[in-house]
Amino acid sequence: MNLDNPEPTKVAIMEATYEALNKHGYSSLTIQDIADEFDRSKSLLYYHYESKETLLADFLEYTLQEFISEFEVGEEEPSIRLERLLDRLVPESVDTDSYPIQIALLELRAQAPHTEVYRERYSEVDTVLTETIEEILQQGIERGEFQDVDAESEAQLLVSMIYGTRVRRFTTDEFPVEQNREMLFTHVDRQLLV
Amino acid sequence: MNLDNPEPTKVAIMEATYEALNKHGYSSLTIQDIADEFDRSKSLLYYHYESKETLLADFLEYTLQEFISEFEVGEEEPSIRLERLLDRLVPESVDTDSYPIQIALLELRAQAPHTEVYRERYSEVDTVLTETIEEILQQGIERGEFQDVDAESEAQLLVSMIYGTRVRRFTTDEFPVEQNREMLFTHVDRQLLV
DNA sequence: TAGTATTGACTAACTATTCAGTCAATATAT
DNA sequence: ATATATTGACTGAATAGTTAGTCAATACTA
Repeated sequence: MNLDNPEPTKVAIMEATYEALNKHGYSSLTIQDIADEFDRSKSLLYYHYESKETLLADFLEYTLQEFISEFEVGEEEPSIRLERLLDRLVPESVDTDSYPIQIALLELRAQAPHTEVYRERYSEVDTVLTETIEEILQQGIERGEFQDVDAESEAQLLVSMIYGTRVRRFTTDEFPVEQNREMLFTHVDRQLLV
Repeated sequence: MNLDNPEPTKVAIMEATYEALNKHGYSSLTIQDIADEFDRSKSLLYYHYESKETLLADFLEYTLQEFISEFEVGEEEPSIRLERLLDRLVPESVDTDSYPIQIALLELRAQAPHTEVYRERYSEVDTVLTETIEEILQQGIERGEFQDVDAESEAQLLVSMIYGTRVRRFTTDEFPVEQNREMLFTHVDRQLLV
Protein backbone atom coordinates (compact mmCIF):
# COMPACT_ATOMS: atom_id res chain seq x y z
CA MET A 1 0.00 0.00 0.00
CA ASN A 2 1.13 3.51 -0.78
CA LEU A 3 1.71 6.27 1.80
CA ASP A 4 -0.08 9.32 0.39
CA ASN A 5 -3.68 8.31 1.08
CA PRO A 6 -5.31 5.22 2.55
CA GLU A 7 -5.97 3.43 -0.79
CA PRO A 8 -4.38 5.37 -3.60
CA THR A 9 -3.70 2.37 -5.80
CA LYS A 10 -7.28 1.17 -5.60
CA VAL A 11 -8.48 4.70 -6.22
CA ALA A 12 -6.22 4.89 -9.26
CA ILE A 13 -7.67 1.60 -10.50
CA MET A 14 -11.19 2.91 -10.09
CA GLU A 15 -10.28 6.03 -12.03
CA ALA A 16 -8.64 4.02 -14.77
CA THR A 17 -11.73 1.83 -14.99
CA TYR A 18 -13.89 4.91 -15.19
CA GLU A 19 -11.82 6.28 -18.08
CA ALA A 20 -11.75 2.95 -19.86
CA LEU A 21 -15.51 2.62 -19.60
CA ASN A 22 -15.86 6.16 -20.90
CA LYS A 23 -13.85 5.28 -23.97
CA HIS A 24 -14.92 1.72 -24.71
CA GLY A 25 -18.24 1.08 -22.98
CA TYR A 26 -18.87 -2.02 -20.94
CA SER A 27 -19.49 -4.72 -23.49
CA SER A 28 -16.14 -4.42 -25.22
CA LEU A 29 -14.17 -3.49 -22.12
CA THR A 30 -10.97 -5.45 -21.64
CA ILE A 31 -8.49 -5.58 -18.80
CA GLN A 32 -6.01 -4.16 -21.28
CA ASP A 33 -8.26 -1.14 -21.81
CA ILE A 34 -8.17 -0.50 -18.08
CA ALA A 35 -4.42 -1.05 -17.95
CA ASP A 36 -3.98 1.48 -20.76
CA GLU A 37 -5.58 4.15 -18.55
CA PHE A 38 -3.52 3.04 -15.57
CA ASP A 39 0.02 4.32 -15.00
CA ARG A 40 1.09 1.06 -13.40
CA SER A 41 1.11 -2.44 -14.84
CA LYS A 42 -1.71 -4.68 -15.94
CA SER A 43 -0.48 -7.40 -13.58
CA LEU A 44 -1.03 -5.09 -10.68
CA LEU A 45 -4.74 -5.19 -11.37
CA TYR A 46 -4.57 -8.90 -10.58
CA TYR A 47 -2.55 -8.24 -7.50
CA HIS A 48 -5.43 -6.21 -6.12
CA TYR A 49 -8.37 -8.06 -7.65
CA GLU A 50 -8.78 -11.73 -8.24
CA SER A 51 -10.58 -11.27 -11.55
CA LYS A 52 -12.03 -8.81 -14.01
CA GLU A 53 -15.44 -9.54 -12.56
CA THR A 54 -14.52 -8.65 -8.98
CA LEU A 55 -12.78 -5.52 -10.17
CA LEU A 56 -15.88 -4.39 -11.99
CA ALA A 57 -18.10 -5.30 -9.06
CA ASP A 58 -15.98 -3.07 -6.87
CA PHE A 59 -16.13 -0.32 -9.46
CA LEU A 60 -19.90 -0.57 -9.55
CA GLU A 61 -20.10 -0.31 -5.79
CA TYR A 62 -17.85 2.74 -5.88
CA THR A 63 -19.74 4.47 -8.68
CA LEU A 64 -23.24 3.74 -7.48
CA GLN A 65 -22.41 5.20 -4.09
CA GLU A 66 -21.55 8.40 -5.93
CA PHE A 67 -24.85 8.20 -7.75
CA ILE A 68 -26.69 7.69 -4.48
CA SER A 69 -24.98 10.73 -3.01
CA GLU A 70 -26.69 12.79 -5.71
CA PHE A 71 -30.01 12.04 -4.03
CA GLU A 72 -29.08 14.44 -1.24
CA VAL A 73 -30.85 17.70 -2.00
CA GLY A 74 -30.78 20.03 0.99
CA GLU A 75 -33.30 20.79 3.64
CA GLU A 76 -35.92 23.01 2.08
CA GLU A 77 -39.65 22.31 1.92
CA PRO A 78 -40.56 18.88 0.54
CA SER A 79 -42.00 20.28 -2.67
CA ILE A 80 -38.72 22.03 -3.45
CA ARG A 81 -36.67 18.98 -2.53
CA LEU A 82 -38.76 16.77 -4.78
CA GLU A 83 -38.50 19.20 -7.64
CA ARG A 84 -34.73 19.41 -7.23
CA LEU A 85 -34.37 15.66 -7.11
CA LEU A 86 -36.42 15.14 -10.25
CA ASP A 87 -34.56 17.91 -12.01
CA ARG A 88 -31.27 16.29 -11.10
CA LEU A 89 -32.28 12.78 -12.15
CA VAL A 90 -34.03 13.89 -15.33
CA PRO A 91 -32.07 16.98 -16.28
CA GLU A 92 -32.89 19.14 -19.24
CA SER A 93 -29.54 18.20 -20.74
CA VAL A 94 -26.90 15.75 -19.65
CA ASP A 95 -23.47 17.33 -19.62
CA THR A 96 -21.10 15.85 -22.15
CA ASP A 97 -18.59 14.70 -19.53
CA SER A 98 -20.91 12.47 -17.58
CA TYR A 99 -22.68 11.09 -20.63
CA PRO A 100 -20.40 8.10 -21.27
CA ILE A 101 -20.38 6.96 -17.68
CA GLN A 102 -24.15 7.11 -17.48
CA ILE A 103 -24.29 4.91 -20.54
CA ALA A 104 -21.78 2.52 -18.98
CA LEU A 105 -23.97 2.35 -15.89
CA LEU A 106 -26.92 1.50 -18.09
CA GLU A 107 -24.88 -1.27 -19.72
CA LEU A 108 -23.91 -2.61 -16.33
CA ARG A 109 -27.53 -2.49 -15.27
CA ALA A 110 -28.42 -4.62 -18.27
CA GLN A 111 -25.95 -7.21 -16.96
CA ALA A 112 -27.72 -7.32 -13.62
CA PRO A 113 -30.05 -10.16 -14.63
CA HIS A 114 -27.00 -12.36 -15.24
CA THR A 115 -24.71 -11.16 -12.46
CA GLU A 116 -25.88 -11.39 -8.90
CA VAL A 117 -23.47 -8.86 -7.42
CA TYR A 118 -24.58 -6.27 -9.94
CA ARG A 119 -28.22 -7.02 -9.24
CA GLU A 120 -27.66 -6.55 -5.54
CA ARG A 121 -26.06 -3.16 -6.14
CA TYR A 122 -28.82 -1.93 -8.39
CA SER A 123 -31.44 -3.23 -6.01
CA GLU A 124 -29.84 -1.13 -3.32
CA VAL A 125 -29.79 2.00 -5.47
CA ASP A 126 -33.42 1.42 -6.31
CA THR A 127 -34.34 0.99 -2.68
CA VAL A 128 -32.44 4.06 -1.54
CA LEU A 129 -33.98 6.24 -4.24
CA THR A 130 -37.47 4.97 -3.52
CA GLU A 131 -37.04 5.53 0.20
CA THR A 132 -35.62 8.98 -0.34
CA ILE A 133 -38.64 10.00 -2.38
CA GLU A 134 -40.97 8.29 0.06
CA GLU A 135 -39.53 10.30 2.93
CA ILE A 136 -39.92 13.53 1.03
CA LEU A 137 -43.53 12.67 0.26
CA GLN A 138 -44.22 11.63 3.83
CA GLN A 139 -42.81 14.86 5.15
CA GLY A 140 -44.80 16.85 2.60
CA ILE A 141 -47.99 15.09 3.61
CA GLU A 142 -47.35 15.73 7.28
CA ARG A 143 -46.73 19.40 6.63
CA GLY A 144 -49.88 19.60 4.57
CA GLU A 145 -47.89 20.52 1.50
CA PHE A 146 -48.84 17.34 -0.35
CA GLN A 147 -52.11 15.52 -0.62
CA ASP A 148 -52.64 12.45 1.51
CA VAL A 149 -51.42 9.87 -1.01
CA ASP A 150 -49.83 6.50 -0.32
CA ALA A 151 -46.24 7.69 -0.14
CA GLU A 152 -44.65 4.32 -0.86
CA SER A 153 -46.70 3.56 -3.95
CA GLU A 154 -46.36 7.07 -5.26
CA ALA A 155 -42.58 6.89 -4.76
CA GLN A 156 -42.46 3.61 -6.68
CA LEU A 157 -44.28 5.16 -9.59
CA LEU A 158 -41.99 8.17 -9.65
CA VAL A 159 -38.90 5.96 -9.63
CA SER A 160 -40.20 3.97 -12.59
CA MET A 161 -40.95 7.18 -14.47
CA ILE A 162 -37.47 8.48 -13.74
CA TYR A 163 -35.73 5.32 -14.93
CA GLY A 164 -37.94 4.98 -17.97
CA THR A 165 -37.12 8.50 -19.00
CA ARG A 166 -33.41 7.94 -18.45
CA VAL A 167 -33.34 4.72 -20.45
CA ARG A 168 -35.20 6.24 -23.35
CA ARG A 169 -33.04 9.33 -23.43
CA PHE A 170 -29.87 7.29 -23.88
CA THR A 171 -31.18 4.62 -26.20
CA THR A 172 -33.29 6.49 -28.72
CA ASP A 173 -32.74 9.30 -31.19
CA GLU A 174 -34.66 12.51 -30.74
CA PHE A 175 -36.16 11.62 -27.40
CA PRO A 176 -38.43 14.48 -26.30
CA VAL A 177 -36.75 15.18 -22.97
CA GLU A 178 -38.55 18.45 -22.38
CA GLN A 179 -41.98 16.93 -22.92
CA ASN A 180 -41.17 14.08 -20.54
CA ARG A 181 -39.83 16.44 -17.89
CA GLU A 182 -42.91 18.57 -18.17
CA MET A 183 -45.17 15.57 -17.75
CA LEU A 184 -43.19 14.45 -14.74
CA PHE A 185 -43.60 17.84 -13.08
CA THR A 186 -47.22 18.08 -14.17
CA HIS A 187 -47.85 14.71 -12.59
CA VAL A 188 -46.40 15.97 -9.33
CA ASP A 189 -48.48 19.13 -9.52
CA ARG A 190 -51.72 17.31 -10.17
CA GLN A 191 -51.29 14.25 -7.98
CA LEU A 192 -49.35 15.62 -5.06
CA LEU A 193 -49.53 19.35 -4.51
CA VAL A 194 -52.45 20.49 -2.41
CA MET B 1 -31.71 -20.64 -51.15
CA ASN B 2 -33.80 -23.55 -49.90
CA LEU B 3 -37.13 -24.66 -51.36
CA ASP B 4 -39.47 -25.02 -48.42
CA ASN B 5 -40.13 -21.35 -47.67
CA PRO B 6 -38.78 -18.10 -48.99
CA GLU B 7 -35.97 -17.74 -46.38
CA PRO B 8 -35.77 -20.86 -44.26
CA THR B 9 -32.03 -20.64 -43.70
CA LYS B 10 -32.29 -17.08 -42.45
CA VAL B 11 -35.22 -18.05 -40.28
CA ALA B 12 -33.17 -20.90 -38.87
CA ILE B 13 -30.34 -18.47 -38.16
CA MET B 14 -32.72 -16.15 -36.35
CA GLU B 15 -34.02 -19.02 -34.27
CA ALA B 16 -30.52 -20.18 -33.47
CA THR B 17 -29.61 -16.65 -32.43
CA TYR B 18 -32.69 -16.50 -30.26
CA GLU B 19 -31.73 -19.74 -28.51
CA ALA B 20 -28.12 -18.68 -28.12
CA LEU B 21 -29.19 -15.39 -26.56
CA ASN B 22 -31.50 -17.28 -24.26
CA LYS B 23 -28.65 -19.39 -23.03
CA HIS B 24 -25.76 -16.95 -22.95
CA GLY B 25 -27.15 -13.42 -22.92
CA TYR B 26 -25.82 -10.73 -25.20
CA SER B 27 -22.58 -9.65 -23.61
CA SER B 28 -20.94 -13.05 -23.79
CA LEU B 29 -22.58 -14.15 -27.00
CA THR B 30 -20.21 -15.62 -29.59
CA ILE B 31 -20.74 -16.68 -33.17
CA GLN B 32 -19.87 -20.16 -32.00
CA ASP B 33 -22.75 -20.03 -29.51
CA ILE B 34 -25.10 -19.28 -32.38
CA ALA B 35 -23.56 -22.01 -34.53
CA ASP B 36 -24.06 -24.48 -31.69
CA GLU B 37 -27.81 -23.85 -31.86
CA PHE B 38 -27.75 -24.07 -35.64
CA ASP B 39 -27.94 -27.39 -37.46
CA ARG B 40 -25.68 -26.15 -40.20
CA SER B 41 -22.15 -24.81 -39.99
CA LYS B 42 -20.69 -21.68 -38.51
CA SER B 43 -19.24 -20.69 -41.90
CA LEU B 44 -22.71 -20.56 -43.31
CA LEU B 45 -23.51 -17.72 -40.97
CA TYR B 46 -20.82 -15.75 -42.81
CA TYR B 47 -22.26 -16.75 -46.13
CA HIS B 48 -25.50 -15.05 -45.17
CA TYR B 49 -24.14 -12.21 -43.05
CA GLU B 50 -21.02 -10.23 -43.50
CA SER B 51 -20.33 -9.95 -39.79
CA LYS B 52 -21.56 -10.76 -36.33
CA GLU B 53 -22.78 -7.19 -36.05
CA THR B 54 -24.98 -7.31 -39.15
CA LEU B 55 -26.36 -10.67 -38.08
CA LEU B 56 -27.37 -9.26 -34.73
CA ALA B 57 -28.77 -6.13 -36.30
CA ASP B 58 -30.99 -8.31 -38.45
CA PHE B 59 -31.98 -10.35 -35.42
CA LEU B 60 -32.94 -7.20 -33.58
CA GLU B 61 -35.07 -6.03 -36.47
CA TYR B 62 -36.78 -9.43 -36.59
CA THR B 63 -37.40 -9.60 -32.85
CA LEU B 64 -38.52 -6.03 -32.35
CA GLN B 65 -41.09 -6.43 -35.10
CA GLU B 66 -42.50 -9.30 -33.06
CA PHE B 67 -42.50 -7.07 -30.01
CA ILE B 68 -44.28 -4.34 -31.94
CA SER B 69 -46.92 -6.82 -33.07
CA GLU B 70 -47.82 -7.29 -29.40
CA PHE B 71 -49.10 -3.71 -29.39
CA GLU B 72 -52.10 -4.83 -31.41
CA VAL B 73 -54.95 -5.30 -28.96
CA GLY B 74 -58.27 -5.66 -30.73
CA GLU B 75 -61.01 -3.19 -31.44
CA GLU B 76 -62.89 -2.64 -28.23
CA GLU B 77 -63.40 0.68 -26.49
CA PRO B 78 -60.25 2.72 -25.96
CA SER B 79 -60.29 2.22 -22.17
CA ILE B 80 -60.25 -1.55 -22.61
CA ARG B 81 -57.57 -1.40 -25.28
CA LEU B 82 -55.36 0.74 -23.08
CA GLU B 83 -55.84 -1.56 -20.13
CA ARG B 84 -55.00 -4.59 -22.24
CA LEU B 85 -51.91 -2.96 -23.65
CA LEU B 86 -50.62 -1.98 -20.23
CA ASP B 87 -51.39 -5.41 -18.88
CA ARG B 88 -49.46 -6.98 -21.71
CA LEU B 89 -46.43 -4.71 -21.40
CA VAL B 90 -46.35 -4.81 -17.62
CA PRO B 91 -47.76 -8.25 -16.86
CA GLU B 92 -48.31 -9.56 -13.39
CA SER B 93 -45.77 -12.25 -14.09
CA VAL B 94 -43.45 -12.82 -17.03
CA ASP B 95 -43.66 -16.38 -18.25
CA THR B 96 -40.46 -18.32 -17.80
CA ASP B 97 -40.02 -18.96 -21.52
CA SER B 98 -39.90 -15.38 -22.62
CA TYR B 99 -37.86 -14.17 -19.66
CA PRO B 100 -34.40 -14.71 -21.16
CA ILE B 101 -35.22 -13.06 -24.45
CA GLN B 102 -36.63 -10.02 -22.72
CA ILE B 103 -33.40 -9.74 -20.83
CA ALA B 104 -31.44 -10.09 -24.04
CA LEU B 105 -33.51 -7.29 -25.54
CA LEU B 106 -32.68 -5.14 -22.55
CA GLU B 107 -28.99 -5.90 -23.06
CA LEU B 108 -29.25 -5.00 -26.71
CA ARG B 109 -31.01 -1.80 -25.78
CA ALA B 110 -28.10 -0.93 -23.52
CA GLN B 111 -25.86 -1.23 -26.59
CA ALA B 112 -27.96 1.27 -28.49
CA PRO B 113 -25.91 4.27 -27.37
CA HIS B 114 -22.85 2.73 -29.03
CA THR B 115 -24.46 1.12 -32.05
CA GLU B 116 -26.40 3.25 -34.46
CA VAL B 117 -28.40 0.47 -36.08
CA TYR B 118 -29.64 -0.69 -32.70
CA ARG B 119 -30.51 2.85 -31.71
CA GLU B 120 -32.54 3.28 -34.87
CA ARG B 121 -34.47 0.10 -34.15
CA TYR B 122 -35.26 1.04 -30.58
CA SER B 123 -36.20 4.54 -31.65
CA GLU B 124 -38.70 3.00 -34.01
CA VAL B 125 -40.16 0.72 -31.33
CA ASP B 126 -40.46 3.70 -29.05
CA THR B 127 -42.18 5.75 -31.69
CA VAL B 128 -44.61 3.01 -32.64
CA LEU B 129 -45.54 2.35 -29.02
CA THR B 130 -46.00 6.02 -28.28
CA GLU B 131 -48.12 6.52 -31.38
CA THR B 132 -50.21 3.45 -30.59
CA ILE B 133 -51.00 4.77 -27.15
CA GLU B 134 -51.56 8.26 -28.51
CA GLU B 135 -54.13 6.94 -30.97
CA ILE B 136 -55.94 5.04 -28.25
CA LEU B 137 -56.03 8.17 -26.12
CA GLN B 138 -57.16 10.34 -29.02
CA GLN B 139 -59.97 7.95 -29.83
CA GLY B 140 -60.99 7.81 -26.17
CA ILE B 141 -61.08 11.56 -25.96
CA GLU B 142 -63.19 11.82 -29.10
CA ARG B 143 -65.64 9.27 -27.75
CA GLY B 144 -65.83 11.10 -24.44
CA GLU B 145 -64.39 8.11 -22.64
CA PHE B 146 -61.23 9.94 -21.62
CA GLN B 147 -60.68 13.42 -20.33
CA ASP B 148 -59.40 16.02 -22.75
CA VAL B 149 -55.69 15.58 -22.04
CA ASP B 150 -52.79 16.22 -24.39
CA ALA B 151 -52.67 12.76 -25.95
CA GLU B 152 -49.08 12.95 -27.15
CA SER B 153 -47.61 14.08 -23.83
CA GLU B 154 -49.70 11.63 -21.89
CA ALA B 155 -48.59 8.82 -24.20
CA GLN B 156 -44.96 9.80 -23.67
CA LEU B 157 -45.37 9.62 -19.93
CA LEU B 158 -47.03 6.23 -20.10
CA VAL B 159 -44.27 4.84 -22.29
CA SER B 160 -41.62 6.01 -19.82
CA MET B 161 -43.56 4.44 -16.97
CA ILE B 162 -43.83 1.18 -18.86
CA TYR B 163 -40.13 1.00 -19.69
CA GLY B 164 -39.09 2.06 -16.21
CA THR B 165 -41.17 -0.70 -14.72
CA ARG B 166 -39.79 -3.26 -17.15
CA VAL B 167 -36.18 -2.30 -16.52
CA ARG B 168 -36.58 -2.42 -12.77
CA ARG B 169 -38.36 -5.75 -12.86
CA PHE B 170 -35.46 -7.41 -14.64
CA THR B 171 -32.58 -5.70 -12.90
CA THR B 172 -33.53 -5.70 -9.24
CA ASP B 173 -34.43 -8.30 -6.64
CA GLU B 174 -37.87 -8.23 -5.10
CA PHE B 175 -39.28 -5.56 -7.38
CA PRO B 176 -42.87 -4.85 -6.30
CA VAL B 177 -44.53 -5.55 -9.64
CA GLU B 178 -48.03 -5.55 -8.25
CA GLN B 179 -47.64 -2.19 -6.60
CA ASN B 180 -46.23 -0.70 -9.80
CA ARG B 181 -49.03 -2.16 -11.91
CA GLU B 182 -51.61 -0.82 -9.55
CA MET B 183 -50.10 2.64 -9.68
CA LEU B 184 -50.03 2.50 -13.47
CA PHE B 185 -53.73 1.62 -13.60
CA THR B 186 -54.54 4.12 -10.86
CA HIS B 187 -52.80 6.80 -12.86
CA VAL B 188 -54.94 5.97 -15.87
CA ASP B 189 -58.08 5.99 -13.74
CA ARG B 190 -57.34 9.33 -12.18
CA GLN B 191 -55.80 11.19 -15.10
CA LEU B 192 -57.71 9.80 -18.02
CA LEU B 193 -61.06 8.23 -17.27
CA VAL B 194 -63.95 10.64 -17.26
C1' DT C 1 -23.41 -27.32 -66.63
C1' DA C 2 -23.65 -23.33 -63.90
C1' DG C 3 -24.83 -21.15 -60.10
C1' DT C 4 -26.02 -21.50 -55.21
C1' DA C 5 -25.52 -23.38 -50.62
C1' DT C 6 -22.68 -25.45 -47.42
C1' DT C 7 -18.67 -27.30 -45.13
C1' DG C 8 -14.34 -28.16 -42.28
C1' DA C 9 -9.96 -26.76 -41.61
C1' DC C 10 -7.52 -22.87 -40.74
C1' DT C 11 -5.55 -18.37 -38.85
C1' DA C 12 -4.23 -14.13 -36.82
C1' DA C 13 -5.40 -11.39 -33.32
C1' DC C 14 -6.93 -10.91 -28.94
C1' DT C 15 -8.37 -12.53 -24.34
C1' DA C 16 -7.97 -13.08 -19.17
C1' DT C 17 -4.90 -14.76 -16.20
C1' DT C 18 -0.38 -16.52 -14.22
C1' DC C 19 4.15 -16.48 -12.65
C1' DA C 20 8.90 -15.87 -11.52
C1' DG C 21 11.25 -12.49 -10.01
C1' DT C 22 12.64 -7.23 -8.67
C1' DC C 23 12.84 -3.66 -5.39
C1' DA C 24 12.30 -0.53 -1.57
C1' DA C 25 10.77 -0.37 2.97
C1' DT C 26 10.34 -2.31 7.31
C1' DA C 27 10.93 -5.50 11.05
C1' DT C 28 14.03 -8.45 13.69
C1' DA C 29 18.20 -10.17 15.76
C1' DT C 30 22.87 -9.42 17.35
C1' DA D 1 24.16 0.18 14.87
C1' DT D 2 24.56 -3.26 11.54
C1' DA D 3 23.42 -7.33 9.28
C1' DT D 4 19.61 -10.25 8.11
C1' DA D 5 14.97 -11.63 7.18
C1' DT D 6 10.45 -10.64 5.67
C1' DT D 7 7.16 -8.11 3.68
C1' DG D 8 3.97 -5.62 0.16
C1' DA D 9 3.83 -3.43 -4.15
C1' DC D 10 4.89 -4.05 -8.46
C1' DT D 11 6.58 -5.69 -13.27
C1' DG D 12 7.53 -8.05 -18.05
C1' DA D 13 7.07 -11.84 -20.27
C1' DA D 14 4.70 -15.90 -21.07
C1' DT D 15 0.52 -19.02 -21.49
C1' DA D 16 -3.47 -21.26 -22.67
C1' DG D 17 -7.61 -20.53 -24.48
C1' DT D 18 -11.05 -18.01 -27.27
C1' DT D 19 -12.44 -14.98 -30.86
C1' DA D 20 -14.31 -13.35 -35.39
C1' DG D 21 -13.54 -14.13 -39.75
C1' DT D 22 -11.47 -16.65 -44.29
C1' DC D 23 -11.16 -19.88 -47.94
C1' DA D 24 -10.65 -23.70 -50.97
C1' DA D 25 -13.19 -27.65 -51.72
C1' DT D 26 -17.56 -29.87 -52.24
C1' DA D 27 -22.37 -30.87 -52.44
C1' DC D 28 -26.82 -29.62 -54.15
C1' DT D 29 -30.21 -27.79 -57.41
C1' DA D 30 -32.09 -25.81 -61.74
